Amino acid sequence: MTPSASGDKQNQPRGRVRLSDVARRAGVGTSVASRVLNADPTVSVRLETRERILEAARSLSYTPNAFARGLKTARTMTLGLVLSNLAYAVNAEIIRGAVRQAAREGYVVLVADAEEFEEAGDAYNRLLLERRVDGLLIASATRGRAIDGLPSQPLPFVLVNRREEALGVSVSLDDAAGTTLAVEHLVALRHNLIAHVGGPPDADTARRRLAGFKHGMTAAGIPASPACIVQAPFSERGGYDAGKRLLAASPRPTAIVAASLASAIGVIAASRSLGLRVPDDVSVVGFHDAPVAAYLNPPLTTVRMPLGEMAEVAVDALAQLIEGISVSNIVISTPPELVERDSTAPLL
Amino acid sequence: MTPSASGDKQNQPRGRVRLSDVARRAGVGTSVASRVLNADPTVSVRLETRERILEAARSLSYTPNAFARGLKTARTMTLGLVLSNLAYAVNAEIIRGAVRQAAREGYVVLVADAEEFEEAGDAYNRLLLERRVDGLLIASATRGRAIDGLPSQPLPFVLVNRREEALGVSVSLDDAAGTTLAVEHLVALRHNLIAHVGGPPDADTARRRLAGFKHGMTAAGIPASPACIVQAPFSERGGYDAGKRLLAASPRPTAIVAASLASAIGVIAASRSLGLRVPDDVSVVGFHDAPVAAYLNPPLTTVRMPLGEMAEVAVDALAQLIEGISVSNIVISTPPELVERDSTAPLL
DNA sequence: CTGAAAGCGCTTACAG
DNA sequence: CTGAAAGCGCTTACAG
Repeated sequence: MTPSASGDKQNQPRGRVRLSDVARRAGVGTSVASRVLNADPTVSVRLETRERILEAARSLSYTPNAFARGLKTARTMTLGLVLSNLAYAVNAEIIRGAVRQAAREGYVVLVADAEEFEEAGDAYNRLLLERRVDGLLIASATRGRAIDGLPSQPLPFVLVNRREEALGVSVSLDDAAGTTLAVEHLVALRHNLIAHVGGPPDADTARRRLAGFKHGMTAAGIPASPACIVQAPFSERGGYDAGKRLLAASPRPTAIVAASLASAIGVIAASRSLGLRVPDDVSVVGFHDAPVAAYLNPPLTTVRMPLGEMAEVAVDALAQLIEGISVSNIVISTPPELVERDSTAPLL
Repeated sequence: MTPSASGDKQNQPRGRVRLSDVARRAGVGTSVASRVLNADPTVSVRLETRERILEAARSLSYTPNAFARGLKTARTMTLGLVLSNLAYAVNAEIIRGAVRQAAREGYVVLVADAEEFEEAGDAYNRLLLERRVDGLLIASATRGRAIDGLPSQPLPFVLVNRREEALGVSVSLDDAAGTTLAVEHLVALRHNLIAHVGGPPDADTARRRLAGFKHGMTAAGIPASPACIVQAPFSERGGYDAGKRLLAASPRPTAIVAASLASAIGVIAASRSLGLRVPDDVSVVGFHDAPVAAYLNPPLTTVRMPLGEMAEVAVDALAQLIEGISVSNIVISTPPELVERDSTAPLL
């Protein structure tokens, strides 16, 4: 029977077994128990004793109290990951990459939605700033109070998919290369009236994608007039509105490079609402890939970026920072990849 | 200058200011400091003293150490939310509902992907079972080791969007009413060859949606032959494969009720690949709604379920459990809503 | 090889 | 009205 009659109804509030319980059961002191349970290499106990301790822990279902341990070690072995919008399929790749690499380094990751992070204010400050995480990975494209206040907090953090040297260490993608690749694809298809549905101007990723677009156009000798560039939120709705605007112009663009997956979906919807067929009347290229892209009508041609790799590298950088090692900004150089599907076709 | 020369380079490892620092700076003992900082109603200090303490905390940017506090109070004021697939847009509504209600009750929520939860095994056990959260909200449709092991853990939890009385307290939707509504919509449109792309048989939500489908069919006097029901994963791919199978049959169904949003997208893609037009040749109804549904080609008719409300109710239930109050299973009775878009049309 | 003891930073009766 | 002190459950030098 466990101490203090732990009851057994429905969902029992909390566990009671402490290190001292397993030590007692195994007939040793708490120090040895702690050491063998943590596989401390400096401890040397008889195999038999070790077995007894392990067995005691097992039979009592002992799990150490993270608070007590964290209080003592001042390390939580958990990393916080703040994302812009948990619902966007594209973020799944970042989450997976981060979790994978974190696990390799012994960390666990906590995911938070940036909006909650900002809105819930107090609650999230409590969570993330009270040393419950050893560091933060910020993958939010938009800024806000809580995030801007980070540099003044004594908490290591790295910006993921952002490049804001002033704010802190950042790990980013070569976004420009991505949109340039999209333009090149379209140019190879003989398009010469190419428009861009960019992201919000305050997102640095959007600025780089725009720059890459312009660069691609210039390189192809096509003028990128301001009229063929519109900035919009990274959402279906944003792409829809921008697409309508662009497609109503004359001359009408024959191809559009969208700055996100969601806005590409919006652009296709806009084309349809205008009675235009994709790719017959307009070719559309999206940015980033996710399973849904292949099942759209038409299946979407996109630029696939090394999102997972970026997340892994960011975890490494953060781990370094936590160890007190200083790290510098990183741009992932793995080249973007064009995933050709049916939303792009040669200009007739 | 802060004690122990806290340095000031790049991202400073960790904060140093403790309660005793603010107490000293304010010229009081730590007990009063703790009490006024926590707005303890039983403390009575001069307004002036209170101000001094608050000011000291502010100027030192004091944030309490969550571990020390958690160790003392045995409460973390955080709830874990385990989801099947963070990338599915539909989950965003659950996350938002949970975060909103949790904030009202003073909790913060930690989101974890069920796959990570299962795979990362050790890491997540560490995270979630070491009393770092006061309770768990499990919104994963599929089971696994970690989740099946939960009932034996001394950690309160509630199942969200599931109904498995044997496992623990669950809060679920009236899924059957949802698919029945979809069938009724189709029947009103004069369809009489209606098929169902169900979810995986091991998901209880899928079983209920299937039951609701059959119920709707029976009520309309239409036989629901086994041939018009296929079970598939809740994914685009799952819907695609199932849709192809169903649409190749003869007689060919004139309408399909999909058990998820992703599988509805797959069904539309399958129709297209077979040269069938939606809704002219086949009507398609999805289950659950998300922004992307409105921008699909064609915009998808779906059944919108009270996901947010379910999450809120689940948070309440969990909070009760944590307080030691026993709670029973809940089925959200708010009726599902049919969101008519263009993927369904009357049978000619 | 093993145990007693200090201390991580809080909160909270308890005593002035 | 305010402070000294115990104790939450660990880990880790340190001493045997």
